[in-house]
Amino acid sequence: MLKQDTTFVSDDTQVPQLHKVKSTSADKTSTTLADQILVQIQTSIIKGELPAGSKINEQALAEKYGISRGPTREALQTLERQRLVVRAPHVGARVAQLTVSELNDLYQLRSVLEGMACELAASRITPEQLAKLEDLLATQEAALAKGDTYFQEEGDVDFHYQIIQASGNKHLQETLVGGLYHLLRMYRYQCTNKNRPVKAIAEHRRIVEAIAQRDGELASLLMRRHIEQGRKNTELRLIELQANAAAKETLANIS
Amino acid sequence: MLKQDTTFVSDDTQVPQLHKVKSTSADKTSTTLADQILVQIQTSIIKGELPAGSKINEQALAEKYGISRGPTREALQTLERQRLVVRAPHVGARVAQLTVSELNDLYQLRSVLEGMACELAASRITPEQLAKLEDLLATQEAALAKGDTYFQEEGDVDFHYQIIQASGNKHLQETLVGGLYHLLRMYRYQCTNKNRPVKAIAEHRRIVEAIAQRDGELASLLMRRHIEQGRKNTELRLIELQANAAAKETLANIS
DNA sequence: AACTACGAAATTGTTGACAATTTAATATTT
DNA sequence: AAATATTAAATTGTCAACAATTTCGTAGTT
Repeated sequence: MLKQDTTFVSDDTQVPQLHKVKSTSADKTSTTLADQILVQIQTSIIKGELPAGSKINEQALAEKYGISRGPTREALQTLERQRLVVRAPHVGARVAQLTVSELNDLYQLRSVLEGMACELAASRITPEQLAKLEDLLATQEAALAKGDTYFQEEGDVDFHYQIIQASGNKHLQETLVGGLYHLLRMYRYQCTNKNRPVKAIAEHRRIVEAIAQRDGELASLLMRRHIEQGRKNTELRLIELQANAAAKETLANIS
Repeated sequence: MLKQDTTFVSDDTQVPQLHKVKSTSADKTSTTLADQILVQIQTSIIKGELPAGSKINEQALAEKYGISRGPTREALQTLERQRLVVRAPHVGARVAQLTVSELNDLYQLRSVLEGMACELAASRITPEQLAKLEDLLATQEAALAKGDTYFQEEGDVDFHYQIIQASGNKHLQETLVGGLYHLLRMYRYQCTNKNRPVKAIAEHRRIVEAIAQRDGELASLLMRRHIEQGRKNTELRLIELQANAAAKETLANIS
């Protein structure tokens, strides 16, 4: 007798999704409750509706979404893996705290990982993947020319996501997309500044060119530089944000 | 009113533990059931008592440890984060499959990350940390000279662990120790070969020297090379292992 | 007034039962 | 006999109640 399926279909089917892929029509009641509310809590956290550092109450969350604590708990554990939540036994869960030092740690790590992704992508990317990447870039450039700034954020995420996918390294993908990217999105959402896209997209173009020419070393360098730019921007805005919060607090202490 | 503890005690208290730190005496009944059985299942998987690729039954596992399915489920989710287990909704959990391609992906990622750790450690390591590292190395060298091969494996893990910790980057630590290292240990446990330590420890020494001289670039290079050596060894043993398994299977098919 | 000790309330951890889904075994058709 | 449909068993997902632990408020002490 043969074992049924020792080797898996080694396709890209198992790559972790960053945001829900739109299914064709009737949104089939998703596989599991925990997964369903997961994305909802995710966006709540990223948008700051659940403020950074705040306590999360399992009961309250469960009631909010009309389910029991079981699936809620599982969602929280997944959020912990995504670094959006910190949990301690018998104490509970808190939304991740945004600190400057953590931001720097995170971007430093991201820089190295996406540099690696570029290097791999330059040698492994398929013509189809490259075409898709250039399409995305063209779309963004066009949108920018029209002054259409709304979808830039999502487009940027997709850009990095496609390169990571083109790297073909499963563990790298999982680490970045499944682990780091959600927290990154949180930082970027809450520390966004509007005038970056112009330069960012120009940098994207150069990175794609380097990948297309199979120059992994250059692509990696450009990517790391690109991310460093993003870090600086986000850091500035975060410091600003925290200064505001501190001011508000002292004000509250006076009254 | 001031918020009670917005900033956490930013110490190394929250660094994920690789193996249980021996508490002073009476092993206080650990914080939570899920955590307790987690380490047991971990070692079962790493040692191959739960074979790679095999299905895991929640009920059976729960009964084996005399607890209910709730905590068992949580432990499985944690194991998924540690890459030791793969889960699919409504289908269940399987022990991670050891494939050559995954091994290479994993080591490639590890190489980059520990290279980064070395570079950071070279510039940030404290005198105490360095002393501890050199102590460990001396102990290992002494043990090797005596022909005492038993603790080499654990010592190697500790060596890498201490450097990672010296890097001071929280997210890097979490990614390596919390995410990748367990699967790595599984590969190494099941694909171990006994005659590596001699060279490995010599390589360790050179890495420590580079770090002590604050030469991050060299330390990183040496570390990446060191890990590449480890990869080659493990790959060879894995191929051997899988050839054996395949032979055994065809044999079973004949009868 | 600050600090500690105690007790009540709230919150998390755990359990066993039930529902939904998948997997297997059996029967049916080509 | 191989392939497909159908039904039964096994397994996972979800729930609500209970137990264990922490947190918060109160009282008592220095």
